[in-house]
Amino acid sequence: MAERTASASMGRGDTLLFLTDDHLRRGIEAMFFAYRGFTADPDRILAEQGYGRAHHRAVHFINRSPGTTVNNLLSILGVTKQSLNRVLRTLVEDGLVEARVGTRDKRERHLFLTGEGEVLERALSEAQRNRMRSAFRNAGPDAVAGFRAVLEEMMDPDMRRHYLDGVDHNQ
Amino acid sequence: MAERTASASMGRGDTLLFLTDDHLRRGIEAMFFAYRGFTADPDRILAEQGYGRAHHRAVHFINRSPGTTVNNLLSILGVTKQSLNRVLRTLVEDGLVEARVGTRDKRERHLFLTGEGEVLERALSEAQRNRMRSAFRNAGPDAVAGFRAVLEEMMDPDMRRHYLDGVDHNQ
DNA sequence: CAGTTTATGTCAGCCTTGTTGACTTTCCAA
DNA sequence: TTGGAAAGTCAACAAGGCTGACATAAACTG
Repeated sequence: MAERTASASMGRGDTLLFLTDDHLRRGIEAMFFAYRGFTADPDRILAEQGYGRAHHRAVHFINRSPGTTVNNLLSILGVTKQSLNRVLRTLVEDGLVEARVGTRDKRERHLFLTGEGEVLERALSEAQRNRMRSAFRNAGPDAVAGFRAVLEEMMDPDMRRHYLDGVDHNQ
Repeated sequence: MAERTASASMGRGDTLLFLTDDHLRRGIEAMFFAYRGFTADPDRILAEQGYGRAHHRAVHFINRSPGTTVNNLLSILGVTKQSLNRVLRTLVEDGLVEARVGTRDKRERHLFLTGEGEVLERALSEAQRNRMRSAFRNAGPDAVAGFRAVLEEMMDPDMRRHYLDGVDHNQ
């Protein structure tokens, strides 16, 4: 109520109008509904093959950083090694992921997608990119910049570091 | 590579630079990492009380639309009635939610938060709003508009309808 | 009024994916 | 050479999805 009055009066609090509880609730629901859409297409592909979201996440980050170690993947995904191990075991058994013993440190396993793994990764990421591309195109470049700015601010500092690690510094 | 060349050359394809696969992958990871942050604070509160995210979702939408029916909640949450029922049953047993038999249609149950339910809702939504507020404030109003535009475009049409239903038309 | 549809609840069983705890093997590094 | 880190494994458990079958009451329909 107070916020709406401020809105009508166009007082100096006006610049903070986007911080009212109502706007925040809208943002919360936007996250909830959008995340459902975000995962819907990959979920369908995964279900066909008897996999779940946990497999998708592993495959995604192994593809992004080929040769990453189990420990690194653990810190990115934020699950226990037992949880991740169960997923990795099925992926290795099914021939989608290869776990090579480290040369420098033989305790470490370096993870790579096999050809078959890359096929699944492409199917999953293409489905997800198609939706993201359509959303980006319809919203426009300025909206996309805002989208990324807000999401980045919403991350926990540790996760934000992992996110920024993924930046392509090669340009 | 081709995109980066285009970027440097500032050619006419420049306006679509935000649609490259690399930008889309960044958007995908932003969603993943941000959603983790988005749920982290409520998850801690819920764990303390022996509840999970499913309870949070039910409590949130009952609070948003007091008197909503089970069927309506089902279509918003997109789960089976068995899943939702398990959650609602515990919430009713614990005295956080009241299910009143409908007056017009006695088959329906209209759901309301009790005083105790409102206490939990406020704790959860305050934690989530605090993070959202901080993210919004740091990113600024234009970024917030873009954030919402992209998320809205990412929703499935059905979910988008539910999202828009939540708009406050009372201003 | 009889029959059908709708809204809800419930039981049983299954799966994925998260958890904790305990234990072993390997092997690097001080 | 010994301590500790990295990785893997086994067991047990819980939340929260799912399907299928069935029950009940109420509303609707012909």
